[in-house]
Amino acid sequence: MAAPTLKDVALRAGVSVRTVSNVVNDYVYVADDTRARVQAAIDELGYRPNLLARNLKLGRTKMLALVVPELDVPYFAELARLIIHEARTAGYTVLIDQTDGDERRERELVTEDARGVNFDGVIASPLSLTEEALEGRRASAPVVLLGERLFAAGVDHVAIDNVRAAREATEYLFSLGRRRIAAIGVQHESTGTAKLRTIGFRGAFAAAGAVVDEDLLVEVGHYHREDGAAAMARLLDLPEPPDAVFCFSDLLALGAQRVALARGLSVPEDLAVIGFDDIEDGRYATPTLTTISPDKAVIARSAVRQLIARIDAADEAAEPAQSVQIEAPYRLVVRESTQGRISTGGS
Amino acid sequence: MAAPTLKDVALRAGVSVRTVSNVVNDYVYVADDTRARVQAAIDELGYRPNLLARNLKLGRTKMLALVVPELDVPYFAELARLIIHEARTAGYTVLIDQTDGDERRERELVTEDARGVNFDGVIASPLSLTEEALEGRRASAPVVLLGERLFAAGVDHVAIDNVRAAREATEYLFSLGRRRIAAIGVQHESTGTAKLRTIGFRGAFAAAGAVVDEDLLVEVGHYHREDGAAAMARLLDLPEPPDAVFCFSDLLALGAQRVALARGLSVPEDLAVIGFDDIEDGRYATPTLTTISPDKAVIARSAVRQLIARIDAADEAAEPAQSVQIEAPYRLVVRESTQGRISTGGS
DNA sequence: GCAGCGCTTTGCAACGATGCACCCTAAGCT
DNA sequence: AGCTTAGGGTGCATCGTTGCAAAGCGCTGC
Repeated sequence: MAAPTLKDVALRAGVSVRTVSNVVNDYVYVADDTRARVQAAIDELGYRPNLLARNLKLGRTKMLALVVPELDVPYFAELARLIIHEARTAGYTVLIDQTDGDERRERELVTEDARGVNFDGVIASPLSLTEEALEGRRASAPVVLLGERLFAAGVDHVAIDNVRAAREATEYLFSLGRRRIAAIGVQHESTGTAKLRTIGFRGAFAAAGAVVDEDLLVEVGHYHREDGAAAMARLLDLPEPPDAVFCFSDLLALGAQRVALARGLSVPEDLAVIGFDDIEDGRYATPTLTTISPDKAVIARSAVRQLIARIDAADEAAEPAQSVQIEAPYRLVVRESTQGRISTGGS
Repeated sequence: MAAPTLKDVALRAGVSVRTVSNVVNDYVYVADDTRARVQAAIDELGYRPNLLARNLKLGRTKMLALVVPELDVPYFAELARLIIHEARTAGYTVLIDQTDGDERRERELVTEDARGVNFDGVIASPLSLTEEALEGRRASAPVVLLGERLFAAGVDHVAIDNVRAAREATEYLFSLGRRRIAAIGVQHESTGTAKLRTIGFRGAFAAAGAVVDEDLLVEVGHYHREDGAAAMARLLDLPEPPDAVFCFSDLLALGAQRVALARGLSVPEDLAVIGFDDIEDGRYATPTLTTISPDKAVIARSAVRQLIARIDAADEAAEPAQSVQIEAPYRLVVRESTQGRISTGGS
């Protein structure tokens, strides 16, 4: 009933525990017939090494933690999938933890839990993590953060250039001849993504010699569809509603677009909509969603590789080394929500 | 540098290792001043119990594995989120594993890996797991499967009544006056969900005294948007295209709907569309998507509770007990894709 | 005949925590 | 005084695995 151990296999094969271990670990100096005998015993008993014990002994788990706010936000789900893949090819398993944006949980996971559960490293996409929290971090497993921050705090980051991307998105709307351009997704409390994108948004106005109408900057609590919908409703109730809107996430954009369409507006004729993230939903929405598309594959790959590099470096006990800021590419993907329908053709 | 252990704390507090352990585990008979002294040492050193060691000793990990095909399929992401929550309130951590629908990985995870990584239990939503694989399962951690199966194999299941739900969806389309009703999502190889929904679909035809036009049953490889899009394209190329389509997942429906709209059809006037799963996307799509809405919260809760019940029962070494089939509720949610727009009002 | 080498196998300690049994002290009882 | 009892603390073995060091064996070379 209980799972068989090395001892059980050893007994059955008539060898020592250590020899079974050697077989399991492909140690070179094992006689062929011994190996065969042991292997047979392993197969018969259905032996599988107990990773708990192995990890305890080895001091590493080959497990990475991925800390995200919400799994059912498609951007995180898509990213999670890529990260899991990337980690798997490197021989690591990924444990996902949801924080629901709770600062305490984020902090715990990044600063402490790693030692408890014994992850070899942590990849986190924090919503509200503060600088102090990171600095108070006890030396534990290496951490890579996803998403640019205004501060650096000596932690590795992987992100796109949010300021530039937001600016490009806004400039693109200007280039379409739009003038009353709104932004949905501002967060005054934020030190992260929201702030950077707001800076980029304002930068485009400055470059165009235009003045930002503060009424057109809508703050949201979250980046979900419903927040985008509520924000859009407010914008459309203004005396002078916008003719274009830059949403700081695709979910916001989808919610906003839904409300605009439900009110009988045409997108993009009456209102151009641009999102951020390039989630799959946007490619199948009607109209399809123009968006800033961060290269998620590169983000996932960079994050995993950088983390593993840190893990390996820790073994060699080299000097702490500088923190690394990795910039991932992105591109503007133009679709129907700004450009109108091109063809009515097939699939 | 290295994480502090019980020994380090004991040394610092001037007590035995055992006493520190007692403090950590809230053992009653510890003098207040001793407890305070130990606690101080714990705080100063930043000690956290090593779960690996603890679990090795205790023989359980308080970890559940959740095995899903793809995390970026919203249905699974939404379900995962609920399951994680449910498990957390019960004191369990969930490790998610993606199989990409690979039968081998599914089998490994459900039948073997559990012992390796030492999960206390496994919740799996298998795509291609076969009956034999389950029967060959070595006694290991308890398993709860999500999704009804044609076979039972003595494993606990949680699912809605797929046959009845599919039948209701189809009958609803009949009730709208539609007659050329297509189905997207058939899978001839399948022994699972696809087959059950096909049965329900056919059942509605039988009840209506109608004959199924086999050309209107479209088989798909996966349940993604792109498969729905491709299937729809084929249907629309038929000499007599359908006037309604029942898609076996919301993603299929969204893909199908997209193609219909792109070809200039009106939904629902020219084509009524109904999906399955009630993912959030459908509530914000244009038109919003009518769908069968399984009660995901109940599914998550039932699965976690049933699994934990098994885990606890295993301790008491009672008799194996019968396998349990839990039926979760569902309902038909009517939205614009079958009913047309009701209001063009605000949010 | 023996040192020395390469291959094969092994026993013991250790990773960090908890279960168990035991010891010690002081108080409460007969 | 001698006993029990409750409270408070400890040492040792153990979970399943691997690192380390060494032992046994047969062979070669001198």
